[in-house]
Amino acid sequence: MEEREDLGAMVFRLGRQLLAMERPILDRHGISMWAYAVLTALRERPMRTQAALAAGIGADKTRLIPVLDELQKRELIDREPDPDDRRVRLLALTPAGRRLHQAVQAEIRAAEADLLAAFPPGDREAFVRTLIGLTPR
Amino acid sequence: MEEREDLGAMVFRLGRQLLAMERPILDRHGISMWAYAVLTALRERPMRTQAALAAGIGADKTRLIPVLDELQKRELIDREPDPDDRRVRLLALTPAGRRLHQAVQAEIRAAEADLLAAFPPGDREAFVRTLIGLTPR
DNA sequence: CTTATTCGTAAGCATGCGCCTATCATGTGC
DNA sequence: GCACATGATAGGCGCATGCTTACGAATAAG
Repeated sequence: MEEREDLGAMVFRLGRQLLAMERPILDRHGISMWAYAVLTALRERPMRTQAALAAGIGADKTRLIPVLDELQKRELIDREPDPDDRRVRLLALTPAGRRLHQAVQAEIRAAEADLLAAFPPGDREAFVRTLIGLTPR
Repeated sequence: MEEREDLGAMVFRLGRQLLAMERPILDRHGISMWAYAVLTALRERPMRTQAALAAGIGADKTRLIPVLDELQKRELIDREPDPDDRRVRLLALTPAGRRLHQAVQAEIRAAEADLLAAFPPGDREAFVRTLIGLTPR
């Protein structure tokens, strides 16, 4: 077999690289990583409870609140009490939130494509396919 | 194109999974992640300065010191002043350090192989190959 | 010889995060 | 109605980390 590092070491380093790559994009749009994660989760589908959202993006439930406050203040999300169960806050993207997420994600995807451009298409596809398989939701 | 998450999201989740996978192994050997990173770096080659080592594993120079203290106390590394430049401490694995690293790494590699076992060999190889290419040292 | 630089070490500070508890409002089951 | 569970929120605690400063020892440069 090849002489290589542990997967963990490489994955962590790649994570740091991707973070460094994404941060300027997020900064340019004045949005934090957590906020972007929230927009991403809500784009796939609106969520009934904040706890479910927190679990879905692997964040602490209490730490999410200021993020939601900020997103709501900027009118990127709607957060309204559920008429059927007024304990819960229904969360959904506003049109502006959807637009912002779309713009940020497009830039991130372009940067990702740049990163992967050096590899043969077959390897790229196998890489992404395996990554998807390794990270079930 | 497939509907997929951003690479960053998947890579970070995978990193967390790998961390959770490795922690019991490291705990069983009474060693921290940073200490394991140090042993790994020193196994590849001894290092002349602690600053170089810190940079090599992406750690803060000052934060490395207690880790080295601990490793030295357990006689897993040698840390002796360089006779040619007595400012620097020459770092190298002891035989016990080498043995410990080998044992831990073997367990980690086995766990990694388990993780990847579900994927076709071609995908596995392309995944690792691309990962190596994406994380140059 | 004097000054500047490098290396290792120690200490402090701010940040971000996970975790745990408490509180309040609301719903559900008995 | 009453006890219990659930959701959102706030606050505090502890830990790991990154970043900065300071200092002593040793070396390099002028």
